[in-house]
Amino acid sequence: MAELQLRSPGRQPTIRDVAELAGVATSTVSRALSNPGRVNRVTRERIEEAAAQLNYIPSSQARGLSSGRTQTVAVLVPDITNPFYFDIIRGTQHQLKAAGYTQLLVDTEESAEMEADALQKMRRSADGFILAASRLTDAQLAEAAAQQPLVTINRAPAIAPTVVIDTPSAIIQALEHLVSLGHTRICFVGGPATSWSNAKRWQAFQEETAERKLTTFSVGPFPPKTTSGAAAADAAVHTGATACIVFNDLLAIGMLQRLRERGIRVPEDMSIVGCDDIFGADFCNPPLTTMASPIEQAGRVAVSMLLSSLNPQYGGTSRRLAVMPTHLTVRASTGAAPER
Amino acid sequence: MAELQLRSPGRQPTIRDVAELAGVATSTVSRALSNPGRVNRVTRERIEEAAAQLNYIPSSQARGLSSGRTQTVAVLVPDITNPFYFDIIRGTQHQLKAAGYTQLLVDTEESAEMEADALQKMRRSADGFILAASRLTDAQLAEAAAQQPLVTINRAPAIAPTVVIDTPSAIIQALEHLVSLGHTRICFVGGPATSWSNAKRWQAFQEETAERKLTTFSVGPFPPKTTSGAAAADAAVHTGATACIVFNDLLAIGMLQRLRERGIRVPEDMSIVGCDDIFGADFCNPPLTTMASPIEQAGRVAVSMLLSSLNPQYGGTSRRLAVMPTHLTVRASTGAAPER
DNA sequence: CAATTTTTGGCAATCGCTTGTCATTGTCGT
DNA sequence: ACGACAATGACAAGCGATTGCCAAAAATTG
Repeated sequence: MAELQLRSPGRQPTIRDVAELAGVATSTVSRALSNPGRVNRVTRERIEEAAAQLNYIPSSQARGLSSGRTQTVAVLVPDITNPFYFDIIRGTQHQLKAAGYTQLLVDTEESAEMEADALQKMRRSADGFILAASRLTDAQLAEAAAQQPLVTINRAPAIAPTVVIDTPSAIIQALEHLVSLGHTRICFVGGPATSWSNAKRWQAFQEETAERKLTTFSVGPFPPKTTSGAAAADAAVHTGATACIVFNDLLAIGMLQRLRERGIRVPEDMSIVGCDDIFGADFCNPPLTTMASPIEQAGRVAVSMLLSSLNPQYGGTSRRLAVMPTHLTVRASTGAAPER
Repeated sequence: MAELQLRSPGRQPTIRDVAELAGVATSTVSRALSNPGRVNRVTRERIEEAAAQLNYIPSSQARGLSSGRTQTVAVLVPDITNPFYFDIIRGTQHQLKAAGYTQLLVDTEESAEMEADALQKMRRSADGFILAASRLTDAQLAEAAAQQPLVTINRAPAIAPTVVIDTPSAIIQALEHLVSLGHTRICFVGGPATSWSNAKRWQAFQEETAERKLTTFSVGPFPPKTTSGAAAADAAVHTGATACIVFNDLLAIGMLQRLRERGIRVPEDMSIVGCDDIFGADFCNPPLTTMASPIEQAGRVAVSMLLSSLNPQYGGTSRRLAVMPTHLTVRASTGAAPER
């Protein structure tokens, strides 16, 4: 009777139960399950059958403890409710799942501190990190990258492997588009000061306007939310610009709403170009001209880069930089410059 | 020299290092950190200081292995890119984090199979589950609930503890609103057949239209995506209805786009009421009349319910049902019925 | 057919922590 | 001042896997 009690019925089956049922040692079960080549085919099949019969699922805890790998990757995003990140998240999720990894999603709430904190707290529980639009300083990032494998998205490639979405080149396309519509007073509406993308976009904007001998206007920084759109719109209007290139779609959509409230017609009185082509950009009013890119793919690529550095054997010369192309999607929020 | 080599410098500090530095046994460190009352205050402070000095982070793996608890809750949603779930996710994330839990987010891609699968695969690695808009059958759900602690969102309360968003009552408000605008031919545009919410909404719709002696129209089921909106719009128009109550906002927004394409004016020719008040409902064209509710709070409440069943000591009589209120938010997509 | 190499599978240590048990110490009541 | 009791901290046994090492068996070779 005592023996029967030893293994209480509600218990989860362990590798030992499987080994017993299959008549082999636990080490063999372990190998059969995670290192198929190492075990005879018939033995393996017997083990697999036993495992299936017991409905055995290995404990990731125990596995992680002894192997040192958790098969988990943490994905840090500044704002989980910003649609821009949905596609990234979906991309990473897909790719990680396909590789047998678990995704740990963390919302860092646009805070560098929370980001650094999460990086510390989770260094034991994740094999690697993907930082989307990190708000860390270069120094912080370098420190983090030295401690653990990590891939960034939209960040300078010098510090860590990165996937950048080539919005600067799209800025040029956008400017060209606006200039061709007759605009000469074009305003850049800036996003978060700590955002690397924002800096790059602003830089591209400055260079290109200088090139074209246009006066350079800018307002900002603004938090990348629709609710900041009102302030952004008012500031932009005040510059006297007839067109805006906006840090991202969220902000642009907020501006659209405010301009409508104020009776400023888009695009008749003011043209607006957003960035990212997020969910909503196609059905807002008017539909937003914006810079689109394969964001989901950016997430996928980031995962590939991370995994290939995590598992060097699977090779794939681990690149340090991937650039995602971008193109301008023209909708109804841009039009000819108003007559002066 | 050998001793120095034993602890390689790049290693993560363990509880043993802390114990050594503080001059106590590992068990004492463990207790000091996770069971404060069990250890003298000065000892505890010494330990905490040592831990801080070493930058010690306990391994969640090891902790989970020996304690049997993972401090992790898995949140399963049918579609991670559906904005409806953002707020749920954010709510659960907040509440879980506050309680020291980690959230594991899983996208089940609207598939009952993937859902059941995730539930199985993760039963070892999560202490509990939150199923948002589960697509499981009652039987599957009951089985899952028997195996592990779980809370559902928008699901029949009989099977497992649940948080329901009271959209059926909002359906009544919506009908009242439409009737007051003179509509008599009102069509219900259905969502996924396996969705419990959809069934409840449809039921409420039927009962209420019967009550008011209105003809009951319906079309569907449609997948809850904007891309299904075109088919839904065409079908709804074909019924001859002058107003639609749509399963959710995603679908409703898709319909809005299609109606616009076809030159059917909203609300002059057709009124549309959505459901959930998701991101985008306020800035689509025209802004959508919809049924709003505190969705983020629903996520929070679900977590509370789950945690109180996980940690009975923290008490809080664990309710089996929480109902979130809903109200109609009238925007521009509803208007007076057209003259016949 | 003996000698050698390759496969295969078992033993047992180990990962880092929790926790039941127990010995030690200090505090009280009488 | 002595025994009872509470408070504190140490010991050591796991938790469920992985993996280095080794021996037995099988396959290959000369």
